[in-house]
Amino acid sequence: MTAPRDIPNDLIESLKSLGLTRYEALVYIGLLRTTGATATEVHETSGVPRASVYPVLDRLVQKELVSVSHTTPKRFDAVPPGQGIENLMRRIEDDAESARSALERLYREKRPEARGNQEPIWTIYGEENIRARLSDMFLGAERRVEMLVARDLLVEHVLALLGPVPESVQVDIITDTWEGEQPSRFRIHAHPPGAHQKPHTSPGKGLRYESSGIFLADDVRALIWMGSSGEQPSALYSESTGLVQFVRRYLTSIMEWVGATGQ
Amino acid sequence: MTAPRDIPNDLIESLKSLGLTRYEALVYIGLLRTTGATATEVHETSGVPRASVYPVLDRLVQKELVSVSHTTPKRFDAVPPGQGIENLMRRIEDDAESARSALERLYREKRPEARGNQEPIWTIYGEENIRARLSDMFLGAERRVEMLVARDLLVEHVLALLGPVPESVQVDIITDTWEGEQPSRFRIHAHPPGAHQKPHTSPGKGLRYESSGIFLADDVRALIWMGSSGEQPSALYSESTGLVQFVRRYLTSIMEWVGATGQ
DNA sequence: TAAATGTTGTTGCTAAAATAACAACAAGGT
DNA sequence: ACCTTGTTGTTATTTTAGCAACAACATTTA
Repeated sequence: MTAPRDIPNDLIESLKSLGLTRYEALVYIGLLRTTGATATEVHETSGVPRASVYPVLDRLVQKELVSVSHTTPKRFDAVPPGQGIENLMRRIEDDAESARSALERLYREKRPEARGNQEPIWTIYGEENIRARLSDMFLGAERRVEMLVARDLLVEHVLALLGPVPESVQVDIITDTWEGEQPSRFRIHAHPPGAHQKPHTSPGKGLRYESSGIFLADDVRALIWMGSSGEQPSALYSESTGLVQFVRRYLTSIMEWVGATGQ
Repeated sequence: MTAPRDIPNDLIESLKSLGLTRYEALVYIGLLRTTGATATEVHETSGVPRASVYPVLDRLVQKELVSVSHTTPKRFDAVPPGQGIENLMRRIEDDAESARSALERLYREKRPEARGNQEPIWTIYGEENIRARLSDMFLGAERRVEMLVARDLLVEHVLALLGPVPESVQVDIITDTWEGEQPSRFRIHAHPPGAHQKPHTSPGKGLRYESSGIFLADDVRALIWMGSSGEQPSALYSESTGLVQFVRRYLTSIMEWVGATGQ
């Protein structure tokens, strides 16, 4: 490679993920620093071989990132970055939309496929995905939702998901501290911090105190949120009787401990 | 390739432009039609070689498109399409944003670089880019804006850009027909259809009657909008005295023809 | 219980496709 | 005669795809 000399590599990677090749990225960047450059000048400022510059410029014009003059020799000019990125994103969003609708179609054809006995335990990665599953759990609950959850996690992510839960569902929340009024909607039990954290782990280590939680819906679906220090969070989700019963017992003993009027 | 048998190719291309490889797309699609498939089942439904399925699944998990069970053998499940696409788009938008800000920084460093004499003639592709340039023209005008423009182009694209033009700038518009009230803001001259279209071209051919226009600001900047039949529109823009004077003369004679109280 | 068989997950190597890099040259302009 | 632009064809390099072989288990069969 001739000239990513002063160009940060992750900028090029970002542009690649917007659908450009390395050459296209280099040429566009080079073009942004000049005005009305000839192909040869583009070659010089971008470090891309002169012969390669022509097809690359053609593609960039096609992608609405550069404009061409009608002079001879041709002169090239970059569309301003804001506009250019927007042009790229428009294409990508179109693709995303058409992919999404095609995939939804396929997805609906999936037979519900009752996977009888032995329910597996799923690992879910990424905050978004965990929240989506948690929201499903809450919405699907018919009688009762129970949770043991660190306060920051509760206020940052969980409370917002509890809005749509119907009145008929009893919601018990155990958390470490609670300041302010008791929301009439749920039953919140404060709980001395540290007591319920990491039954198996020593407190001082890498696992963060915050961002973990245990959720149970109707005694049939359980989710364990594990916010592994700074990294992408992950969660276990299961409808298997094994894990559900474990969680059931765990919650029950905590409930007794904090003196909640349990089930 | 073993099995893009019933999978539309442009779906795969769309997914590729969202950052997936062909294999990743095939596996994700295959996974959408099953529930809790083992790696071997994934291999069967996707047509991807069994040995390749493992690294591909790893990457998909990393990209938050699939979740894994903790059973042995591992079972895989697709994140629903809507959620999945959203997860992909989030990454891309992050890249877009960081690229945009990095590029803006570079862009600002560009020396204005007075390219003295001989102004070139630019070709601009894409509706968005043309509109942006046109808007610049209007906003930069200090005394007068004149245009000869097909009615559909006028109402679809141009009128909206004229809003911010200050009162002190005189705006003359020549178009083919005009129904309804005369906007007090501009001077609109109706003009028998066909008479001003394509001076060099016979009317019956491929060039569409609609979607062309000529714009002149302050006698120094000219833009010619060419809406080539159904395709991506393009435009010429210039500040060169040559093109500007051509446009000036052209507009003047049309003005006289329609009996406008010209300059 | 031991042998045969099967499946899962891994590793390493080869093939094909997409990108990148270069050499050479025709056409024009000076 | 010389230089620059724009084009073409050919050869690396990198990324992606495809395959074969195998260790680790688990299941069946004798």
